[in-house]
Amino acid sequence: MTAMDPLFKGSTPMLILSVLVEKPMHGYAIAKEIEQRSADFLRFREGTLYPALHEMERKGWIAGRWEVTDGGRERKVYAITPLGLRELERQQHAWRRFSRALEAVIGRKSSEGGLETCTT
Amino acid sequence: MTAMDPLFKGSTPMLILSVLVEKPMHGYAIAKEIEQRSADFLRFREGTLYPALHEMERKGWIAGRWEVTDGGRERKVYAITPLGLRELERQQHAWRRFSRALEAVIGRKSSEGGLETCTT
DNA sequence: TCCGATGCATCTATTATCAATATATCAGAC
DNA sequence: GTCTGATATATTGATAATAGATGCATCGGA
Repeated sequence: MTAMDPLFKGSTPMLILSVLVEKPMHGYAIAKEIEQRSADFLRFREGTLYPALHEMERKGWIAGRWEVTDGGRERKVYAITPLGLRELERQQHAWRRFSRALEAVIGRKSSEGGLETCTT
Repeated sequence: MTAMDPLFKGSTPMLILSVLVEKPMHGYAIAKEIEQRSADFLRFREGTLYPALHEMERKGWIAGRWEVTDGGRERKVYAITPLGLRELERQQHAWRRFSRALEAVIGRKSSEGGLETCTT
């Protein structure tokens, strides 16, 4: 995650699940995919990514399996589970709800004050 | 903050600044205002609110002043500072940027997969 | 051989809440 | 006067989620 703000905390699992729902991927590729989709805005550190993957596996949201690439390299590919799919939906819904609520607070000031947001 | 998700962490200062930009308020009223605006979705615990206010005061984003109400009751009223105003703008901008990036990741799955989000 | 890319892992420090708790005082009901 | 609820503030320890720092391994190309 971009070292910008505490605002961004907590979204790691949802992001990971979001890319895994399309197809199974190994850790490094997950990070790359998210990075690419967000135009390099969202980035993981290893210290965040791998513990998160392990935790999600422990929770049963994803399942990991070691594979060997053509080049003979090993990597662990993760796939989303039905439980993970449900969790993703829950988090998406929560996110949308939260986002709306937040906008209701910060957005209302915008519509009333006007000055600051004109410069935003 | 509603005890829902780690997704919601980190937005406390921005929310507080958002209400203070309209007019000075004491702690309890700030919490009430945010709660009301978000239709009871966003709520603070005292353990979060007051340390956050103190920290923001220490950072110079807000300034507090003890007042006495008509009923003779004391309370500490906080007002946003110019520095706080700038910080609010920064955080709003960061939030909007982050929000867009997040949607780019989770939203893209939605538009492609279709099934899950149809039920969202 | 060396370097960069790919790929994974782990640990500590930091940060931001959550939970739990406590104190104080006003206002209204009994 | 007493009790209860609302108002108002404060603090502390536990917990969770990163950020930073580091390390290991291996393939591919120069």
